[in-house]
Amino acid sequence: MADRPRRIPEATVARLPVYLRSLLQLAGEKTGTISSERLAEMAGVNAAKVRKDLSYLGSYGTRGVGYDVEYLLFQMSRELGLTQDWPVVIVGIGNMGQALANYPGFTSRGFPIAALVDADASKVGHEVHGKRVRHIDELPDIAAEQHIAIGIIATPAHAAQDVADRLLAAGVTSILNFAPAVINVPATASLRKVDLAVELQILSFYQQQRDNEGDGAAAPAPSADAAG
Amino acid sequence: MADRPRRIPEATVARLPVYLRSLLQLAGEKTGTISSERLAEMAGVNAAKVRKDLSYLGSYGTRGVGYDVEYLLFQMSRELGLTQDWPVVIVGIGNMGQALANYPGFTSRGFPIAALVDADASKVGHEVHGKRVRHIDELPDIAAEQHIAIGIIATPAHAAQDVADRLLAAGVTSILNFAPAVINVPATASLRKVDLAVELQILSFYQQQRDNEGDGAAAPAPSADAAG
DNA sequence: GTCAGGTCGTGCACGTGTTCACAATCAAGT
DNA sequence: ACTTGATTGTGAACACGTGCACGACCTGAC
Ligand SMILES: NC(=O)c1ccc[n+]([C@@H]2O[C@H](COP(=O)([O-])OP(=O)(O)OC[C@H]3O[C@@H](n4cnc5c(N)ncnc54)[C@H](O)[C@@H]3O)[C@@H](O)[C@H]2O)c1
Ligand SMILES: NC(=O)c1ccc[n+]([C@@H]2O[C@H](COP(=O)([O-])OP(=O)(O)OC[C@H]3O[C@@H](n4cnc5c(N)ncnc54)[C@H](O)[C@@H]3O)[C@@H](O)[C@H]2O)c1
Repeated sequence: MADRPRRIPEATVARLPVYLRSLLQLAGEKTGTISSERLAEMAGVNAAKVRKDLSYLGSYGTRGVGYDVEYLLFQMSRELGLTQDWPVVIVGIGNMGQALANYPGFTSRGFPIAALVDADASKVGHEVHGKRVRHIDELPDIAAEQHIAIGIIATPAHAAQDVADRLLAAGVTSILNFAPAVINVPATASLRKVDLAVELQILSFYQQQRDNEGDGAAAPAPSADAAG
Repeated sequence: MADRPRRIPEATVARLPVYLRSLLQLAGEKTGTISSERLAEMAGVNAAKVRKDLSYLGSYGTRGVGYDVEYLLFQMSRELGLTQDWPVVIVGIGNMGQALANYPGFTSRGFPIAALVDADASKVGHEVHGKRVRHIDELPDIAAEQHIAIGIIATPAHAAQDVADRLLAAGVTSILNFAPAVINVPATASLRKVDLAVELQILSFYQQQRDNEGDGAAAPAPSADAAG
């Protein structure tokens, strides 16, 4: 109720979902309270960071005891906007788009796959995971009818910017891009990307460093962070 | 030849593949030289950052002119370890694992899919994209024979840590994890993760902030960075 | 009521990453 | 040779993120 002066750092926002996953697991195990130390271990970060991150949500812990799992779960869900469902549209129903459409994990976490669209006439009309593929030209209607705010781009790279523009024009202001292409969106929209080739290249960089060890100092470990 | 005192920052390493992709495009367009300004635009970053990032590779630019595309391409490929192929093993040939196995983009970028393994006896023996699925118990032999240094985990979350341990035991020291689970690896290995549910939750956080605009100050834009 | 043990919340110092600004340098034209 | 215009490479300031250390506070035992 009382408005604290909160502006959650981006790095913290990126970690909240990881804490959330840990908390869901704890809730399933009927754990009542959890210490920052143990939560840190589950999330793969350090305890001070957990406490600082959680402090941005509010003072929900109890000194000497820890955090109430259920209560923290509720507050975190609320903060992340997970008290409501966020219908998602997948654009580009090829190899990757179909795999995503078939994945039940999105729906179960509050991101139901509301629509599938493609530009290829031979794909339109087909059913994938019980959903009919519709033409991308129908995007404005689909987005409006189903209140879609999030779009996933799974088209070839050369189509990605055009698809992004169409999504934005249809009122979709959160975009997750799978295509290996840089796309531009206005500051009023959010964009995140998943580029597997980039990930592999980062791995190969450090792998090569390790292979060439002995040339001088030891190579540092990258230890997954950026890739969340 | 001359060894400069280089230790490339992690943030820079994560951007090099993006520059590389831009350079490949330019090379295809027969562009001779490129300025940091234009490369920055293509990569979606700021020009000063491009220059600083490239300076870690060496002084490969020419003042008043820019960077020679071919030469920079070569130097960057060498730095990222892309002058050789890096055979990859995919563990968990389900929905996602099959989509990855069918993707030609990995092989074309120097990451040939060398092996597919699964624990499910009913999947072993089947062919996916012309490759026979083998049992995960064979990992040590497979990794050694095919000189595999990179593994992709596409199993359910509960199996991820065990699979990671098996990969490490088989000598695979670079891991890309798709499963929504925190896994631990020794400092002598590299780990990167791709967690789509986390990405969607980050998007929903900022989406909610925008939806609730007017409660106070305007929400900041996340602008894809962490997710690369 | 007091003490002991435990854990949170956070100030502070440190390290990393980003951006600005500008001298250094190059090519080309005259 | 000199000037002009362009662009790099980098020092320095700044912003952001991390981790330590410790006071504040809670619970339970006696
Ligand atoms: N499949 C993978 O494992 C994988 C891995 C890494 C990256 N990617 C990337 O993900 C994207 C999709 O990969 P894929 O394997 O599914 O490709 P795909 O070729 O199998 O599917 C692409 C789909 O996009 C559709 N499409 C093309 N242009 C379109 C447009 N303008 N509007 C709407 N739809 C359009 C096509 O009809 C097709 O159905 C690609 O950019 C690829 O590089 C895929
Ligand atoms: N499919 C998607 O679009 C998607 C999206 C986001 C995240 N993910 C994640 O990626 C992972 C794979 O997803 P999926 O849809 O392919 O799941 P899936 O159930 O279709 O496939 C999992 C495969 O892993 C195999 N497996 C199970 N335990 C194993 C073990 N110990 N060793 C080797 N193989 C084992 C199974 O036999 C199965 O073939 C999951 O963790 C999932 O949460 C998938």
